[in-house]
Amino acid sequence: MDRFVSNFTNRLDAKGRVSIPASYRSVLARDGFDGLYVHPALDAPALDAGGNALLGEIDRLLSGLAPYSDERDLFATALLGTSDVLKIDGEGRVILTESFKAHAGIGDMVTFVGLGPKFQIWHPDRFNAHLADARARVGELRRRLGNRAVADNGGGMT
Amino acid sequence: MDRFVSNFTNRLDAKGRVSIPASYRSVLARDGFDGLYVHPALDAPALDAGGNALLGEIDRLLSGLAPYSDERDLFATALLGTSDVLKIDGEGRVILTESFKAHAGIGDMVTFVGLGPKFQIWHPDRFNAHLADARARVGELRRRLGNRAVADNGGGMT
DNA sequence: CTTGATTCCATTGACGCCCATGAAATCCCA
DNA sequence: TGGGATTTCATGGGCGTCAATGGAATCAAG
Repeated sequence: MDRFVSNFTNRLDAKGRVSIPASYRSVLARDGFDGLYVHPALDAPALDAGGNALLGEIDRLLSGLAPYSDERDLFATALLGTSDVLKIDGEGRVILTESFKAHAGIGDMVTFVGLGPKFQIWHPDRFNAHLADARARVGELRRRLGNRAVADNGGGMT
Repeated sequence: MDRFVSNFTNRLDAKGRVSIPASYRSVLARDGFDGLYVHPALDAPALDAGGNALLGEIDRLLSGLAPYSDERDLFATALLGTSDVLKIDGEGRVILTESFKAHAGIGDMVTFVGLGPKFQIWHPDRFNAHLADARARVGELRRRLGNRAVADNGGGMT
């Protein structure tokens, strides 16, 4: 598997360390990035994290915007300027900075959520709310699209 | 045969393991995916499962959405974030996660239902209810469409 | 010397992997 | 064609390994 999937909830210890899920670590290892690239999510109280694949997406996004344009500087600021590369210790753990924890409202538990080329880090409760919302909106979109574009049958059998 | 058909009801053992029906396993083997890709069904108390064929549908859907767009993160959250790749042991069994079991209301028996490129996993009773409902609706649809668009499966299973 | 951080080691519980059993389907040969 | 032999499957259990977590030890400074 070469992308982040599934979700995991882990505990921060007294020193603020938290284990990156093993399956994510193996994706990162394949990706080849040393450390963990993290930035605040653009429109959610969460963090986006990943490796080279994520950096590649950011590059593609920025290169599609006109140099010196306002949009480009804004995105660059949000995606690059507030990011950080976290060290991963021998046991596969990272320490989130205070500003990251503040942005995501993180206490002593976090939920990792795989989104393909990147994953997000949430406060568990906030993620549950976000997930319920995402499901509702996806369901609504499916209905509006007449059950076709979105994977899967409308309950019909065979 | 290169698709999932028929239905089977198997028991979970004390460790929560359940055998994937042998005929499904051979489909998965041909598909080439290592493990079993699973996510909660979007509009039913059931699980969608499969291999590359299923994953491909999701990829096609997501690749049509711009990286860092709102919809993409939403769909990725609902589809990838709640999915999991279950390991298949030497005997062809998987262990369902707690959240999967909760979503489908699964206890110690499950029903596998082949739907072509994917299959579903149900609580046996819920599946029977779903089946009765599906039959009724198919019958109604046939009547309304004058027996044409809904090409005649007599509702027969197996 | 004290405080904070980083590396190393220990624990525990879950999971992966291996082998065993019984029942049912298939095969095979008289 | 019938019935025994063989294979396939679903299921059960034991055990080693690994992951998540916690704490100790080492290091870096102020």
